[in-house]
Amino acid sequence: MDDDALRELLRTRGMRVTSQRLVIHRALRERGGHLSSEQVHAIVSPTLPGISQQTVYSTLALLADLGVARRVPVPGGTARFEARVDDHHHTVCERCGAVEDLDVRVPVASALDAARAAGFEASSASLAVVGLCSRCAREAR
Amino acid sequence: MDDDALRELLRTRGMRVTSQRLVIHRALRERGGHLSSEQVHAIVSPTLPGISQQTVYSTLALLADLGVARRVPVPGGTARFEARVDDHHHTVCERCGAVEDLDVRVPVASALDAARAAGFEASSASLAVVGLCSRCAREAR
DNA sequence: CTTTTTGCAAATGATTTGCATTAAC
DNA sequence: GTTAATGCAAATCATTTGCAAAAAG
Repeated sequence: MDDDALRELLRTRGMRVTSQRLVIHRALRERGGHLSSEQVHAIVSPTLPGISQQTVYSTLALLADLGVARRVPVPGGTARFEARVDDHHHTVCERCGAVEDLDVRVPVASALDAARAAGFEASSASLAVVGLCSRCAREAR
Repeated sequence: MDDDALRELLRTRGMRVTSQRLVIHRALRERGGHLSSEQVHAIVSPTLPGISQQTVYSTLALLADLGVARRVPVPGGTARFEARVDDHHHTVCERCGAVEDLDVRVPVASALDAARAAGFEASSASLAVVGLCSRCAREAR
């Protein structure tokens, strides 16, 4: 998903191509990881002087809606976004809030089946491994 | 985990046995489900007139710390607590926020191993199935 | 030109913090 | 009596909302 693909996608949906949308998505792609709205704002501000925090909020929500970004599915804390939209899971440090990718295959089919059997229209299933990151585990002693 | 067991646990830790702690834990147990701090406050208020919302917050955090309650590990939204501390997972409606238990066995060992291999001190792993609850799925059309 | 998107400002909602009072021990 | 826990009030933080100005098509 590069700039041109996003332009195209926006046009297809009848939405406008704005520099804010392009730059914010590029920031997610290039910076990688799991960024808060505030971090995204800090990253794009040099490129887009005067961009408002609210525009960052709504643009991140829009990109997630379009399926070209994801709200990181981890418990609690402030919202975080990632450019990765493929199947993967996460570790979450319950002390410092750090989130890391976990590239393992977890068989979630039975969980999806059970949810659907209960009338739930499941769109995704993701695992959050909660605990202490190595840094915090060290400091906790 | 009944009242007496909680009394005992609090004493063991050198913490004080207060009616707020007992009543809030009983509310989680008896009411079941996944309660917000505000809901807990509403439920215990008749029994404990004048209890403050802050006491509810800190007591829920304390009960979670003691391991006799859990902050429900689902993405986003306001914090929710449950008395169930056994192994289970959840569905989360991305429209109305409803959370339901999902009693399926999900093999999370490989994910825990991968996390630990990365130096992460994992304490639990839980799956969140995200999508639309049956009610919201119906209304969405 | 028309309509969407942005930026600004104010509002909201959940949660945290500081401190005096109250209740356990 | 001592010390921890509670209740009250104020503060903080992320996020949402309403609306006029700016920009895309």
